[in-house]
Amino acid sequence: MNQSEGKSKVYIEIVKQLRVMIETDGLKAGDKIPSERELSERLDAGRSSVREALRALELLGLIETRRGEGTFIRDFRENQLVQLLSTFILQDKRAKRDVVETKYLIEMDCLRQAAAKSGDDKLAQLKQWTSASEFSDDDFFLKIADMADNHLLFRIWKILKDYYNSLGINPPAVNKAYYEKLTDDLLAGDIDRTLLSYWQLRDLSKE
Amino acid sequence: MNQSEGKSKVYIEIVKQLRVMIETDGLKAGDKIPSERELSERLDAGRSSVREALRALELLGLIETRRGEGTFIRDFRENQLVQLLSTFILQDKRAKRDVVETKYLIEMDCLRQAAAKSGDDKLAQLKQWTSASEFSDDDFFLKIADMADNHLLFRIWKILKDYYNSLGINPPAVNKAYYEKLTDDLLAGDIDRTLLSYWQLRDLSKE
DNA sequence: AGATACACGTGGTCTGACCACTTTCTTTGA
DNA sequence: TCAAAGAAAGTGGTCAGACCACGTGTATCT
Repeated sequence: MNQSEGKSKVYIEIVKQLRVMIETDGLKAGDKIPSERELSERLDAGRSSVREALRALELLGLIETRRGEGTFIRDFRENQLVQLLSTFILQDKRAKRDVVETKYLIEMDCLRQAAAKSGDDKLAQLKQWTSASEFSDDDFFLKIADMADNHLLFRIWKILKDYYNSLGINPPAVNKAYYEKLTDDLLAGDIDRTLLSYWQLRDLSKE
Repeated sequence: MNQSEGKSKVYIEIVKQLRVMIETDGLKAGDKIPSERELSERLDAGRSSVREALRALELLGLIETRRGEGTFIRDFRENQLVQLLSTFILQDKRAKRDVVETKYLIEMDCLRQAAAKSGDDKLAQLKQWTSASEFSDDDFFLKIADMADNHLLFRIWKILKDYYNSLGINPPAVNKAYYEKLTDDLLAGDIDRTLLSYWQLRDLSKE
């Protein structure tokens, strides 16, 4: 494979062809792609060029290569985009001011989604867990974010949570009553009351 | 450089050290980093390993290498990465669903924030612009996101917009009446009606 | 049947060769 | 002396090859 005609570097072409292969062969998370040596033959490129392409995709979190085993597709939803973007966005000084507000907005979105999508059995489990367990605020909203059934929203929340925690804001002591009331409102299917309970929870948590 | 003690692959270590170098040396867009051969010496690694790290960073859009010249820092632009990733993500229906849903949730958050924070003069300007201009859906919500006065939320929306746009969903023809109604509801300070209008706008947009 | 050893396949890293291009330096000619 | 041309050096681009570390599968031994 040479480059005299086209402008693209070999590794870029390989990335493109891997993408097509994934699509054509219907490869899903956990599936194995051909070995480096086989790809080298198939794509008429040097093994080093194949590796360059694979390393690039690996850094993006789209694949995972394990010595002795091979190279596997990862769940594309776990890609590193959100992580990478947060690196740049959160370096922006202005962003820090907005972290708290945005975290709260996302949490409320998660509550709305959880209310809309979760069955009563899931909410009953949450209620039981809330009563029976010692938990942190983060533990609680991790469950809510999970119940929102939107992986992207879940990851955004996680990034915001981690960053919020890195700001050194003291974690509030958990007053269980607020979380239990919130859960009750969720169970009752009353989203407005749920959001009101959230505000009350946060007003308290802030002091 | 060998790997017998640590778990990280060499290229990952090189990526990390490049990151430190960029930061320590205060390198900015356009600045040149040391040659592959020099990095190879400095970091005590093979040139191939250096190249693997560089290719990975290049695919992320963080650097640009030009034959005969060298490797240069680039301004990070999210849309390049989003576009690349979306070609993979497109293959995952759940990921597509998450993107669409999250964009809508963020837009509603922007509406809520715009309603809470914007003065009547700003909203009046929006009303006037909506009447007087030809605009796209993205144009409209760019303004809304701006009026939310939360830079982080704004950036999140922009990235989601790029993501959404690379899904290949046909941009709907703008039916101005819906945007004008939405603006009226904002002006009236009725957030529930505003959100209802948003839902109506999106329901139509989906056909 | 279970444990062990061996062979093979896969990835991991490095070296080296050579090419294409760019930049810098040196030589030549006006 | 200055400008242009050519050569040398530097940079990235690609490939081949060597050899090691690990994982998996098969064969053999207890």
